[in-house]
Amino acid sequence: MTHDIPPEQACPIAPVVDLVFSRWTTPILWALHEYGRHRFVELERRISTITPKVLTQRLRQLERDGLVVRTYHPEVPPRVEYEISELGRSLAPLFATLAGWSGNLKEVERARESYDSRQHAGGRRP
Amino acid sequence: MTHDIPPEQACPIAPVVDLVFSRWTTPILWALHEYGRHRFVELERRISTITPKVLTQRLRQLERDGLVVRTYHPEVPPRVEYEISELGRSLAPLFATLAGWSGNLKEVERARESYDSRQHAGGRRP
DNA sequence: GATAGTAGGTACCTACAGGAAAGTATTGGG
DNA sequence: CCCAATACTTTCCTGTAGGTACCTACTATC
Repeated sequence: MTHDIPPEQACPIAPVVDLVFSRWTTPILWALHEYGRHRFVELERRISTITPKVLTQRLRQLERDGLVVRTYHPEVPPRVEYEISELGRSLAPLFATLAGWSGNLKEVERARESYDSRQHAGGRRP
Repeated sequence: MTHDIPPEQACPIAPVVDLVFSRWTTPILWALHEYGRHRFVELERRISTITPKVLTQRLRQLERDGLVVRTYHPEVPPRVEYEISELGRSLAPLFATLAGWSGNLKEVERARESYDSRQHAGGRRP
């Protein structure tokens, strides 16, 4: 063996995955990255299926991780703006790679159809 | 507006994220990609915290999606081998980008410390 | 004084993912 | 006759993420 593998996770990219790809973070980061600054309700409307509670949770988490920046304007009614940070912007090539790979989704679809037809055709799985 | 956004998800990379970054899939794909063919128990030992039930579930899903290839050898006791498919291997640049971004994790750590100290210091969040 | 509008917070509840543990089929070996 | 080994499968159980619904503070406007 070249060097020992940490017993828990043989996967060094797991921390980044947890950070960037936990539930709802991708749509939020994408929205902020693609369409710039957003107010709370604007995000809520854009990601129409998210609930305000969860949106708050995710935004706090992303702010804590330094991926988004929150700006509070003490007006009446209050106004809060969220934008992507410099660190968050550094995820752009990653997102681009992901978007590029999307082209392979049709191949995934074909694989699924093939697999399903094989299963239904009475091919017993030993 | 240049073109309409699908109301549900303003995030075109969501499908890929669901496919590649659902729970446990990253360690499995990483192991198969880095260390080649594995038998069931070998994967079980390498990803020591996964249970056989879940490992089976994920492997089935990955096989159906065409990302891994399962080979059954009808011996006694039976032998099964899993390896990454060509399609799975096409994820390599994505994983490389992720691994590259890992360098920014210390900056995330700093952001967290800064955030936490600001919160504890009595800075009330309006 | 009722209402609207913003940016959340809280209490409660449920569904589902995932964990634990035992079972299954097969056959060679002691 | 029982065990070992492999690759799961099945049953049962629990924790927690996330959803629903309602509540807060603040002021301007009607």
